[in-house]
Amino acid sequence: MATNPETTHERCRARREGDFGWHVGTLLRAYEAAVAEVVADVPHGSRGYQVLDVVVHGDQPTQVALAAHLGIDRTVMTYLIDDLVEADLVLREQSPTDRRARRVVATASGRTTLAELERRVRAAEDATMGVLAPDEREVLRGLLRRVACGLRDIDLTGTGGPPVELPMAAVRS
Amino acid sequence: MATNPETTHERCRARREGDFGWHVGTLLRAYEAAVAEVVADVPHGSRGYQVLDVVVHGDQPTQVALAAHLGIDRTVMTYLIDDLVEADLVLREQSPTDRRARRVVATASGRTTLAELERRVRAAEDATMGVLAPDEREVLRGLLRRVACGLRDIDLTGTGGPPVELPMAAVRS
DNA sequence: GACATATGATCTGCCAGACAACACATATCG
DNA sequence: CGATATGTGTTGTCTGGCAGATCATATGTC
Repeated sequence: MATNPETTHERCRARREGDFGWHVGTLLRAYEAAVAEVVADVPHGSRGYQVLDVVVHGDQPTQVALAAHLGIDRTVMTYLIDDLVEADLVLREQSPTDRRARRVVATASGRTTLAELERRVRAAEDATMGVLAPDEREVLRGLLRRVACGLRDIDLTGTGGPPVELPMAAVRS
Repeated sequence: MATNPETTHERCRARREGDFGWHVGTLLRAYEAAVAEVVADVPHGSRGYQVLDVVVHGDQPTQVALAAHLGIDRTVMTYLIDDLVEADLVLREQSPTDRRARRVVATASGRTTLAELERRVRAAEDATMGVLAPDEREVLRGLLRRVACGLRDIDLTGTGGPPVELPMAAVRS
């Protein structure tokens, strides 16, 4: 039951270079939709999955760091972790070095759950990039990784911190 | 594919292939932030800008088509266009072929405004991709364009779900 | 033509999430 | 010690997504 390629009559013939924002947005929307299907059982869907992923693989020391890293509001992070704790995926521990901070660590259940989800998410990613050849997907992954990492090195704004000016002053007129 | 430490910034040391979602999300967040600064005067910010862009350059016949194309809810599109009309950027016309539909067309002011904004948005895009060499940016633009266009023509939502017209999910993240 | 169904636009109501402001505990620095 | 900054949680507000209803019109079927 393949969709008729002509149903979306706008097609891509008119797609211009100027649609960069639309391209990124469309990719993210499709990615979110595909991943949401896979991680439907995780509290807060893809958000919860991403938090769990960073908790297991990342090294974000605090909840704020976690929130800033993922672009989530820190007040939302509270409820998000609450629900992950309730689902027995993560635990809140006292940070040994800073009694203000909670260290969020994954439970055994969280780790096994994540491992399974990662497999499926990876498959969903490849499906999302289905039009590209495998080696092209790797190129895209690599470029996105470099851009994202570069952005994090320069711009450490999170939602919540004092607004850090992006190096865009030259952009304005 | 081990994490390639060729980008020797410390903060990226832990970046893995599995962070594809984080990479795309980070890119979109940075892009949105940069563009928002540039298009701050347009009603509804980057949303309004994108609508104006499609109205001028695209060929979306109706408001629903516009909304589906941009991943915006159709009920929001009503208010969005209301404000664009009030700002004298676009007009609502009766569609000559379908008296239910409104054709959204750009005013002269909308066209000149968009032309100026496009320049700045393009600059903001390049700033966002600042870590990449110019030719790499073109590669990234091309790959994103192909993925996005491919997703629009054949929507495959990962786990073999039924083909959907355009399942837009929450993007904000 | 009569009828049923589908589509485009709008409005209403509900809810999740972003955001700011505040409170509290604790860390850090002078 | 005092001032300031940071981590977390709580509250309230506001925007936007989303479902559902409504109305006008188009399309397909008999």
